[in-house]
Amino acid sequence: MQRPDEAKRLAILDAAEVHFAKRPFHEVRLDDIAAAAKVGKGTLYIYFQSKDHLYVELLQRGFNDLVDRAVEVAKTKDAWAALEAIVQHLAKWSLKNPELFELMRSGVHPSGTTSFRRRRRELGEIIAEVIERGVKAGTMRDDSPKLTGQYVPAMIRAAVVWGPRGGKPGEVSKHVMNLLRSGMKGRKA
Amino acid sequence: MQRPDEAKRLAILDAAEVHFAKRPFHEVRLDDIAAAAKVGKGTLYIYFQSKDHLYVELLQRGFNDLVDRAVEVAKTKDAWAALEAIVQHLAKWSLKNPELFELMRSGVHPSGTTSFRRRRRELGEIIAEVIERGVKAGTMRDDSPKLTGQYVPAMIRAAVVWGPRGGKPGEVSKHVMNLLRSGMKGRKA
Amino acid sequence: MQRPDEAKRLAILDAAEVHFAKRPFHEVRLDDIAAAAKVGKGTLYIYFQSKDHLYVELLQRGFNDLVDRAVEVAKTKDAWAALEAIVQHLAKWSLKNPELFELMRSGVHPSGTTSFRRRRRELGEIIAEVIERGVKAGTMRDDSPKLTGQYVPAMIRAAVVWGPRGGKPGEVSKHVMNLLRSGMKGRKA
Amino acid sequence: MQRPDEAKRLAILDAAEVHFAKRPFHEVRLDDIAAAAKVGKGTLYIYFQSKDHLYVELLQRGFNDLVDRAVEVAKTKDAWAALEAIVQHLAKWSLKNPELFELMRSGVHPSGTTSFRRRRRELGEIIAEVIERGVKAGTMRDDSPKLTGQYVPAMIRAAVVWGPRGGKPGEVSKHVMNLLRSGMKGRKA
DNA sequence: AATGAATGAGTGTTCATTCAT
DNA sequence: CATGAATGAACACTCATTCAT
Repeated sequence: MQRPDEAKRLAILDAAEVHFAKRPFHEVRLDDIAAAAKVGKGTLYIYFQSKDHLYVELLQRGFNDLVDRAVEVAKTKDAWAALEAIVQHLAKWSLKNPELFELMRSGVHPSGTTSFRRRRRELGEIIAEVIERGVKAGTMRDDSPKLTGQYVPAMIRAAVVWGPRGGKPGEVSKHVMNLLRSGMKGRKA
Repeated sequence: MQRPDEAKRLAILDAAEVHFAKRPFHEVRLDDIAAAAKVGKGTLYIYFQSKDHLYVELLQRGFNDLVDRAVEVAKTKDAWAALEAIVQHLAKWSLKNPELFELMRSGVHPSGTTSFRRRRRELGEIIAEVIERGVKAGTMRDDSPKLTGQYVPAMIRAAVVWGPRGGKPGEVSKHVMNLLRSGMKGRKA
Repeated sequence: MQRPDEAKRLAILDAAEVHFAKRPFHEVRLDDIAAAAKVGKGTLYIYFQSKDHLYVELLQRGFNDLVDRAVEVAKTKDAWAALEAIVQHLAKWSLKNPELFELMRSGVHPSGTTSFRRRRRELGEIIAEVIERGVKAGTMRDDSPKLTGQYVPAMIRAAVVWGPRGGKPGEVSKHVMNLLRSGMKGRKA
Repeated sequence: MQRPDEAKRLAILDAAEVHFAKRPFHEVRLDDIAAAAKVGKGTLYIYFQSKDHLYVELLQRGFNDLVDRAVEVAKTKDAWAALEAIVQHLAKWSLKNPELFELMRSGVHPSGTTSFRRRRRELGEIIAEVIERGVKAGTMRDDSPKLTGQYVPAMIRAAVVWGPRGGKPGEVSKHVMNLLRSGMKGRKA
């Protein structure tokens, strides 16, 4: 008698991640995922209720990693240090998981992705709180931290998705931080 | 490109826009679009080669408007003025067309969306050129204008998609411009 | 532009009848029905919501014929004449439609066969009323006409399903009527 | 036929009976039967070759009881007494095992139910022989005992399946016997 | 013997696309 | 040009059967 196998579950998720990142949802066939995971098609249904559920869990798995760590990092005392840590974390993570990051487009997803949207919003709020902390401490200035909180992941994402291939996390985060710190105003402006 | 009945063509595109913005590509049925456009299903194939083509034209229609106008606006002499004009244009447009903006997620699209991706990248490049102009003139400071160029649409998008409901274009663009101008560094920092 | 075609609907029902009578529900493939009806598989779904619905309509089509005619025939004034007419009608009909009659087993059907069960019961009740009429007139004697009403179709059915091949409606109905009239008591009994 | 654990075999058959009586063959899942019998799904295959075999054995189990006893009872000397005994036995048995009786619809069964059909026919023949005996003795009159033999189980079945809930075996058998004895001819007829 | 996780052939159903009218 | 009935390839999902433990 075998037990439902957590490793097999992960194998399926990994296989699914590769396929869902390569093609849009409806072009991904469960046959392919099963083949890639080296399990029977029926096995998918032991571990996941449906194609939609598999997809959603995929998003969640990745995002939970990302957000949980962001929460940790946000605890850093100094607001600027905390913000930089978050940005670095985001940059590093997103360059390491470009496929998953690709999935994290906000777009319209199979129904039931609400929890993913919630966590995405949460990520922005974590950053917003850091900024609010900075504002209170007088080290930051921002009359709409909530919006700024949402910009940061979007900027990182833009850099990864649209920026030059082979960007390095260090460069991206440095650049973002520069912008956030002092903007682009030149001497003559 | 002149078609038998340009008005019917537009009716189809409008109907398609509503549906594609509401649900992911594969959950949108041509039956629904045809019904919404009050044409027969076969008629869709008179005006569009396939579901994919219809989708792509939809993206292009919206994006062409957006980008063409951005190109115009970018001609403004002063770089900061040009940037502000672009930001204002983006904010206004995106709040007016949230559905279409929703479609402009980068995500994985039906094959053949390359031209949309090209135009999205182009938008960033237009902004990058403005910034480069500002840097040359000494009114701006940025060691990676290409990245910044990609941030701007992403920031606007984040504000629209994740920000508070009922945001006003004026507020969004003002906030973005503030950030781009001076960052968030406070007095004590 | 073609109109939904009643003839095609009938062709499908006819094809389905042949297959459902030959094999149990779950061994009948819609592919086979479609092929037999010389239509595409998708066409089945234009005329019927599902395999179950197709099956149920099949039952109903046959049974409605049968019961409606029985109602007519039951109107005959004299109770014995009415009963004989019904028995003859049942015998004739069931020998002519053995396949459909086979379907009319009470057994457990795909959900939604209630209306068929209702009509089957109705058939018994029609006969019961005839008998009650005869009892009132004094030409019949029966202390439980409701039960007898149910026996009659069952007897015919038993004759068709279990009786010798090639039975003739005349023989079957005559035999049933004899039994109903005078039973089997012999001279010496 | 001795099996490793006869009690477990019976538990499976009992569980199967409940399910097969409730829903049509193809809607019954072996998972459900296994769960109801409190055995593992694999265990079913230790005791039965396949779903079909399980189903067939179920029919046979019940029918063997029924027919074997009918054979016994048919030995009663006097034909009318024998017939009455059989009818009583059938009525009693069928009211006690309505679920199994439900299964005994003739309908189209999974292939391999021939042996059940044989026994069903046999039951009719036993009755036919009794009648033939009565005819020879002059106590009965019937020009087609074979048919009548098939009617009897059908009548009982109709009474059970279509008759009023909570019928009593005594009433049903009495009524059937009355009909068989003297028919329904009234004084005035 | 007993189990239940794993399998994959099989099938109902969908829906983009075609085409007769 | 317009239509919507017809099509059938494609695919998610099921479930009887197997087999490692």
